[in-house]
Amino acid sequence: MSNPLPDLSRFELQCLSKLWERGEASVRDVLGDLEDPPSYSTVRKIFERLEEKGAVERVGQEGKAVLYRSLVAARPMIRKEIQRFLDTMFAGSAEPLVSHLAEMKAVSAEDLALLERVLEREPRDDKEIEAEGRRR
Amino acid sequence: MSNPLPDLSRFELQCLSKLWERGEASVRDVLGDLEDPPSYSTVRKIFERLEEKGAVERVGQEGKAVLYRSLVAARPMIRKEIQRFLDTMFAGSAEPLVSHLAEMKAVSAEDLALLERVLEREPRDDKEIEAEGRRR
DNA sequence: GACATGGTGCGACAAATGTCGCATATTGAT
DNA sequence: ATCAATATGCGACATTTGTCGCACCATGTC
Repeated sequence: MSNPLPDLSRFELQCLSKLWERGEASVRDVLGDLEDPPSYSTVRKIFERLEEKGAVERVGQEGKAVLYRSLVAARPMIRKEIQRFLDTMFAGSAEPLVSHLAEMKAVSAEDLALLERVLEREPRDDKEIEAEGRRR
Repeated sequence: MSNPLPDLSRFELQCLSKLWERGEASVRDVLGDLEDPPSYSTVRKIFERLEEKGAVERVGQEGKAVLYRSLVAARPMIRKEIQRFLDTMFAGSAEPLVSHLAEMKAVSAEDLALLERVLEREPRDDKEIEAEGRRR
């Protein structure tokens, strides 16, 4: 592959995720997407660093503003971060996270349904999941 | 209430979570629980800071080593961190996280069952989740 | 009581982070 | 062409983090 997934700070990660959503965007666009927006200069600097780290590249202009595009695939990056979170908070296991998520009511019935569907479709080669005694 | 939940770094969070697991522990105990252990001094310093931030307190000695105990409840802290993660990566929603978790195979059938139990088997009304254009 | 062992208390850093301000350059409009 | 509005390019910080090393002290051992 290409780059071993850059190490980004929380803020850099947040800005990058906005880029993933928009496909490509200017500093101002992202600034606008931020819930608690800092100064323009601050976001500017973040993109500067994101560029240094090879996480984004410039793709043309929109008026006088530069448009950026992410160079890191969302999927792998997100997973890496999830794993890091899991390692930091739960010694690596996801179960505690799922429990909290459920108790936090952050997961809706729909999410659960999605989860089930994905789990069913996936060619789960796991060997201990024979106990299919699950719903449906 | 008491303290508005201290702001901790990833490493501090990791050490604190080890404390939650053990109830109380010495610096060496936690050092031993770390997957990729830094120097003793480093963990020492973390506890020093954790103490400054009011996140832990000393509770007696074990031989010559001080025993620490967490002063922040795991539950609230964990949720706060989950929320922060959600805000950083998914603009606050949990659904994307759940999907990734599922696809990462990080969630087992057991976890799912647990989730269902917690959610009290909400009647799943699947409708817009068909075009899952995914293989298998 | 004298020691060896291992912990604590500090001080020191380098790098990473989050934040700006400002001089200059660029654009679009008149 | 001239101007006003705005981006960009940098430099500058104050903190926070992750990491140690080391002098000094406390404990358990003999």
